[in-house]
Amino acid sequence: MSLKEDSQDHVPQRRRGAALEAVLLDAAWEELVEKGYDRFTIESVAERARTSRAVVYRRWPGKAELVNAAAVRAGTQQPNIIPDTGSLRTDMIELLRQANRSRAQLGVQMILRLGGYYTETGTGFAELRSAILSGRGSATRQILDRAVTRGEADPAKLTPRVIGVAFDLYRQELMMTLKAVPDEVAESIIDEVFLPLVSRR
Amino acid sequence: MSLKEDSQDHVPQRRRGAALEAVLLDAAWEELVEKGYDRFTIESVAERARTSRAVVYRRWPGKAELVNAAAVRAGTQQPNIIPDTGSLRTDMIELLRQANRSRAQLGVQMILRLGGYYTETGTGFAELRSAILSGRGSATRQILDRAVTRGEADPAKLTPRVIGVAFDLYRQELMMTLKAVPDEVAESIIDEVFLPLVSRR
DNA sequence: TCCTTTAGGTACAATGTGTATCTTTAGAGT
DNA sequence: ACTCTAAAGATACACATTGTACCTAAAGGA
Repeated sequence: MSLKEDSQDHVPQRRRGAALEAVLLDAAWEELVEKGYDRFTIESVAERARTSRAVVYRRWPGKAELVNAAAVRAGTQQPNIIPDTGSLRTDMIELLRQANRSRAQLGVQMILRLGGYYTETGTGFAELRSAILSGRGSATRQILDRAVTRGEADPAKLTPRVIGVAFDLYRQELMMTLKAVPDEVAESIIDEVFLPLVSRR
Repeated sequence: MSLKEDSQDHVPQRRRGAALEAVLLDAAWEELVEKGYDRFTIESVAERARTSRAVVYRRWPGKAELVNAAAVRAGTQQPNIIPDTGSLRTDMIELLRQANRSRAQLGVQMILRLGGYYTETGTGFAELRSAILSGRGSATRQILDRAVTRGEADPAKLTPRVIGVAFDLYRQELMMTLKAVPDEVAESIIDEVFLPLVSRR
């Protein structure tokens, strides 16, 4: 065992393929969170990942695509646990709280810092939203299904618009304030809008 | 009257003060609309206004402030006419349509293209929203007041959250799709969410 | 008519972009 | 163990944009 590894058990000094790509995307996401889309540069991403810009350009054509890839990766990391408290009200409030904790930051990043990106490419948020928040709609669905079984919710009232209204308003609040949505606001969304629209009677 | 103006009634060749500032802000807004915040450059603004960058930098410290100034100017230009059709439903739908026509583009610009700006400065959208959409909330209020008089709306149900719900959802739709909100969507917001929440009975 | 302000022009260093080229290494196949 | 190829990492380049500085020339009030 020499300090200079001249034997055959040499540790790779150079990252490759998927491992390198993951490092790049993580670096990109961190840069995005720290600097925002505007001050986000390919150069600083490469530097953070301790490599050169060429490596980045080999994978993504430019800033926009790299940011998108990083956002998608960051957004599809953590799973989602659907609350089941036995009450529609507390389930929904808990779901919003959860979104607040786990994805508020992400949502803010996505929505705010990517404005430039979407105007460049002409893509809508909806696309990315569905990628990131997939399972969110179905979470509300599952909660509502149980509420219907318990007789709390009226299945006839559950149109797509009504089902989505809680998260639409939550998202709107998030985008407008750029801060985690306070519990009182979440409760007002559920109590004043969501529950009146879905409740039986 | 010679072609070369050598007499004392000489037309100013050089714009100054407020006039020049207006030209600069208009040029900035046009650039913003055409290119988006990312490809928006001080250089192209100066060029469009047929002046030099120095003139721009003399007034605004940088891109963010110029964009903000241009957006505020563009946003505070046109007034708003409150529909009065005799029906709460058609009033509200007409109000959304109006917003669609007159400010959809503006809203999209504001909200999307300024993402970079707000993350830079830490300001929230709410501030700018209230500047631009001031009178919008009161428009809904006025429409609702008349609806209460007609017995269409229940005054007891009119919490701030409920009053704002139509425009919150409208704005959400606008931000998600980056397109003018289709009539069907506006109608679904009014019919499936707004009216059920405010209607008497 | 003078005088102060400021528009407009130009030059600058600094920074980021995207491309190209080169050397070096990882790791699969023989 | 040896070879070969794909890819990493390191420059170097031309180009665009930024923000500053400095100069001149016009505007318009005193």
